[in-house]
Amino acid sequence: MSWKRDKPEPPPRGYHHGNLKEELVRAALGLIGEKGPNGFTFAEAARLAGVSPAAPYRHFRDRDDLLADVAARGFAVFEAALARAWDQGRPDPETAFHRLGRAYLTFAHDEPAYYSAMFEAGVALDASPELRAAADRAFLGLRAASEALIALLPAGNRPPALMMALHVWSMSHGVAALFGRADGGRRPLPMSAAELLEAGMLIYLQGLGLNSTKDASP
Amino acid sequence: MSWKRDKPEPPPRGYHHGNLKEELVRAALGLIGEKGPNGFTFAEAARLAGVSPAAPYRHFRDRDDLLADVAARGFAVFEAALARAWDQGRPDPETAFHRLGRAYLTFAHDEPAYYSAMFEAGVALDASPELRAAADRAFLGLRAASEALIALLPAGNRPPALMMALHVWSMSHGVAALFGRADGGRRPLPMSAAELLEAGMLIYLQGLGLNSTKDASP
DNA sequence: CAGCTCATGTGACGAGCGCTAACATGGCGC
DNA sequence: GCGCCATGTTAGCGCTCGTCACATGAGCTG
Repeated sequence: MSWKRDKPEPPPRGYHHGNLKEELVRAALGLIGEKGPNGFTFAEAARLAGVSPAAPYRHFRDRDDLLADVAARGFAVFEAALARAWDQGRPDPETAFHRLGRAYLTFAHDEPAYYSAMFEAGVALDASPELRAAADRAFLGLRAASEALIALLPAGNRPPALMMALHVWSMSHGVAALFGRADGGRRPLPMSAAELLEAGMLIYLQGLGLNSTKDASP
Repeated sequence: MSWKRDKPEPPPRGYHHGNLKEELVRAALGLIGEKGPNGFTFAEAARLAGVSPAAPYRHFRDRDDLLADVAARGFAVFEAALARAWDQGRPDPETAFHRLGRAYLTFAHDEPAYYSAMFEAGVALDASPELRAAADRAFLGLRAASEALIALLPAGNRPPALMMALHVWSMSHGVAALFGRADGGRRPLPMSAAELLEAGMLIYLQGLGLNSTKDASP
């Protein structure tokens, strides 16, 4: 049905690709997104990028190395999304904090490929220094938000900010991992994952003594 | 160093193995435990069991089918461990509840192979009816515990037990997945995963209005 | 502009795995 | 004692990972 072309778009290129590395990462993201982190295949990414199966090895030591690179980029995007949601705690820390929680789930929901590479692909955090650094930066954002919230408490009973950040991350990740995906494999819920996390966070903050008196319902 | 035997134990068997299915599951558990759910290989499990690489297909449709079977057994063990820890809420629901949380992490820590198969191997919950049923039974245990705790609250402000159970599971899974393994890939913490979860749960219960006044420190 | 060099891409290959098909064995019910 | 069929075996296809030796041409150098 197509004249002169049977493949959609091999924009004519010479022997050298130009920026194969970027294209491989994009291909990997697409594959992880549609077939899960295990279905992803080094050879297929090469095929998508229009190069021979051996070419990727010029840019990544092996399959795990590519996965680690994708995960690191994911953490960078993640950190940016969280920082944008937190917005330095404006207009007030409680409001900003709830935005943060929603942003976490939004990321997990809208970028399943990144989220899979980051948390479900079995990539060790120290697979590369860049990955470790990217993950640390993302966590630091959460920790800063926790500190701002804790500062609202009377000086007597302030929990450690690190611990609070770990709690927030744990609950967010738990909700996202167990109920945050629409991939059909999981349990049907009477509420959305976002509502579940929001309610959980409200209860947790209440337990800390942060009476978020402003009603957060829409 | 060994006389008359170079392989540890092929207890002489005839053409038929006897209970290959069980042996395959045990082999799979061992492999998942030492090489992660991705490193696990159908062929290698067959080798461990001392049969040809095609034999396992007489007992499991494919690799995922075996994984689902392992996960289902894991949920059964898991449910039993939780039930034992909860012990019908004795001597009182708060104490039993903290035992429950510790049991969750103990399971994740002591049975990493089961836990991986259940939550990290990417097995869809409805891969088999048995798996779905086993997972449901385990969750029902958590839900029953939540109900018992909620019953302690004044009738006015009782949250839905289902929601509370989901919160508990989410936080537990989050802590276990992010910090519960000693596999070196994760973040070093100033406290143990068990302490982290215990503190988080105390804060959460406090937020619900459950003043667990009895000090839970050792 | 000529020539060199080295990063990048290619083709061929070995090993290992998932899974299927056709064949072998022997435990168990008749 | 016989024969069936569940359970095992061997052979083989198609695929992936990862490594070779080799080809190409982009960009520096003079």
